[in-house]
Amino acid sequence: MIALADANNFYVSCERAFDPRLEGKAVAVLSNNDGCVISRSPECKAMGIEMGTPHFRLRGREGLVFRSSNYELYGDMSGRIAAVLGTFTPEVERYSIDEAFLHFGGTEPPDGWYALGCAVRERVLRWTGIPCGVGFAPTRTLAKIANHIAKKRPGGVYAMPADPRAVLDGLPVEEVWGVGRHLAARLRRSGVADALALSRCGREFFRRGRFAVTLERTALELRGIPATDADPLERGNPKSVGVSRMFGRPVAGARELGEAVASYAAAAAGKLRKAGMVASVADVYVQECAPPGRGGWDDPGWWTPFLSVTVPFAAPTAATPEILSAVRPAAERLFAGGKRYRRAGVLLCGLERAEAAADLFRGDPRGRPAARLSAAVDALNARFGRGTLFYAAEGTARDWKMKRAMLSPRPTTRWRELLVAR
DNA sequence: TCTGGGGTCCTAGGACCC
DNA sequence: TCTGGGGTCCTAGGACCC
Repeated sequence: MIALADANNFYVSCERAFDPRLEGKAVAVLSNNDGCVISRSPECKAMGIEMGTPHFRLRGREGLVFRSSNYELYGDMSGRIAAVLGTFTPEVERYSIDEAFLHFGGTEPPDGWYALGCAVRERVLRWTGIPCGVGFAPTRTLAKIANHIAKKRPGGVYAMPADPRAVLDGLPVEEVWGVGRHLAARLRRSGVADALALSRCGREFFRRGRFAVTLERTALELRGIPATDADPLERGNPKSVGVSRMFGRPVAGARELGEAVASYAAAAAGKLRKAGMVASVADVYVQECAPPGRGGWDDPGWWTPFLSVTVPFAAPTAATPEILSAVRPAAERLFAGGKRYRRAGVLLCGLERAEAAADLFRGDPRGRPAARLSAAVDALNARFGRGTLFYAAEGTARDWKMKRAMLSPRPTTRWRELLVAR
């Protein structure tokens, strides 16, 4: 049996956990750069504010409180929730920042699945302050559906019946995990409108309609037959790791662009080390601003292409100095004077486990001087706080950084921002 | 009507997830 | 004025191998 525990409007719930004044208010958390709404409290939803609404369109709206996204806080809270879930089963599969699959054996506990779900919900709420919904089913796809139902129930818990057909009957096909807007439209044209109809489709149907095999797996899962694997990130084997950001304002200088690329490369390298992996190639990319007068969301000509350069490393590495020296010339090559840039990013690819990357001539990549330097910087930053030491190539002014005007404190990860009780 | 069969690797594009 | 970031998987097509 699989349970999906999914936090309710997670980012807003994190903000509320440390600022009770937000309770009962319409709260919206904004995307990076304070661009658009990405998490809404129930009160905010009730005001008819849609996911993705640009912030500037809501400015001055009565009774609405905004927060910039505070990923340091959300990431830490996510880890704490996972730890609580781990008290129920050793097999916790973190699927995203706000949800996790819990794997239980086949034997139903004496009090039943529903009671177990209530216990999970209660403990997560009491120990972290975050409310969540819990749905039980034999497959991930069905557990997703069970979780949606759970969130609509007062108790916040739902266990899928052994025969799920009555539940799937009439459930719009786009609400099934893995069926997006496009697939749903194609399925509907083929006469498949709800989850029950999809569950009844066999291999022949998918072949004939030229659907991908992933959809066939989804159909199996709807029938209660497990056909999905754990997420690769969860397995600790990502295929690529990247960092990209929109700038807080247009960037037109080579120095600034270089600094931004360097700091994203350093951040990506840090992720790589944390995963115990090394990369062999980097993709460095930038995106120009739209021409003056263009660029609205509704303007079909707003989009500008990404320009990228791929740089191979001399040897697989996760050491920031080695990655920086490969990536900086790439940023210089991409830069063209007179252009304005809105975004840059670094994607590290060709990943393998660090221990597997040792070779006869160079030995373990983690033994090289640059790698040992990186490890020392990581250790100091872990002890004294992120950003205590950084590379000069990342720049010191960094006024191209994203806007986060309504950022809350980070009480769980910064001593100086610890909550004060009066 | 019909033109061998079986592979690998790479890239680009599309779709999906949160 | 102002619209996020980070991933995965699948498919098709081309180049190449024997």
